[in-house]
Amino acid sequence: MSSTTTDNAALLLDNQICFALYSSSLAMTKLYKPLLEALGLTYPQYLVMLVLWERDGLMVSELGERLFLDSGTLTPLLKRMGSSGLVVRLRDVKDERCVHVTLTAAGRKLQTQAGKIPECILSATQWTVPEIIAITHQLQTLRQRLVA
Amino acid sequence: MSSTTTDNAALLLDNQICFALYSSSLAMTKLYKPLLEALGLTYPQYLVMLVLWERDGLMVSELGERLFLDSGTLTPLLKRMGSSGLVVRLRDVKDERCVHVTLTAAGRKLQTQAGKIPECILSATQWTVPEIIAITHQLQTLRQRLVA
DNA sequence: ATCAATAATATTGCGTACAATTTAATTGCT
DNA sequence: AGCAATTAAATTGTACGCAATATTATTGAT
Repeated sequence: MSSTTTDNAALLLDNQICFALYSSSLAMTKLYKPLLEALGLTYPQYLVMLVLWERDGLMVSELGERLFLDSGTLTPLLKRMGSSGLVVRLRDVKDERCVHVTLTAAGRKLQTQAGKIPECILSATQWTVPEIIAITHQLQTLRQRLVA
Repeated sequence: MSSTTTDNAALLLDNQICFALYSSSLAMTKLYKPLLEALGLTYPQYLVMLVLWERDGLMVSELGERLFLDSGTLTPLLKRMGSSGLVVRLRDVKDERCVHVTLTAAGRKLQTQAGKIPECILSATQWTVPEIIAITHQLQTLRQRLVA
């Protein structure tokens, strides 16, 4: 007994949590795009700004741990953010291997303009805040298990 | 009243559903990587295979609708899959604008080897099948709302 | 039949992601 | 002090994503 398509429900695209994640993440990035263009940011650059608005002057490796990204991604990204005047990259005086990423006045100022973004996203999801919190926690749990 | 960090919980990285999505999706892709390398596939290429295993001979645009990707992404990706002998790309005889993507024997054969992958992923999530199904549906709902 | 409008891919250019390697600085062992 | 091991970034090379544009084929109105 066989079929021209598949007998294995486990391989159906719409049964894949990976694809649901992947496609909804890309859709989310597209939703942010016009909002972030107004601030001169790409989506991963926005994530860096979120981290730095919480705590400024982190090293590249600390940004990487927070965002789950490595220097291969961050170094060129941070250089572009430097070129656009949002951050400065400074070698640590005590340990020249380390680069601290610090917000400029312009970078700090962007936080105010970014304040409106979260509610735009929230409304697009059509979920309540408790619903968003619940699924966010589920995804954080998933991430934690996957990177372990 | 102000703080050196942020007063706005809405801009905290760990309160962002977008980041939970983004980082867990990247973590998922990394989990697939070694499993797919054994099949000679990248992760987006694997998604194309899932679609073609369900229904072979789709046009590039139909693959795009299914995967939420455009020709700018798919054309070079499908060329690479052609080079590695998994698919052939054929112009439609009735309408030369259309390109049908068809599995080779080698491409069809990979489905068997891929059969073990879903349970590897499932076990990494440490979730039950009903839990996976529930969150997958939530993510599909989210995607549907975001692309609307 | 002609030609403007439309449709399906393909191309270009930019910005990620990430494995693998390299470079430069620091640490720790003796 | 001297030097192997380690560490932090940076670099290299490959493969996406995607906006914008270009190319080629088809359709439709006259």
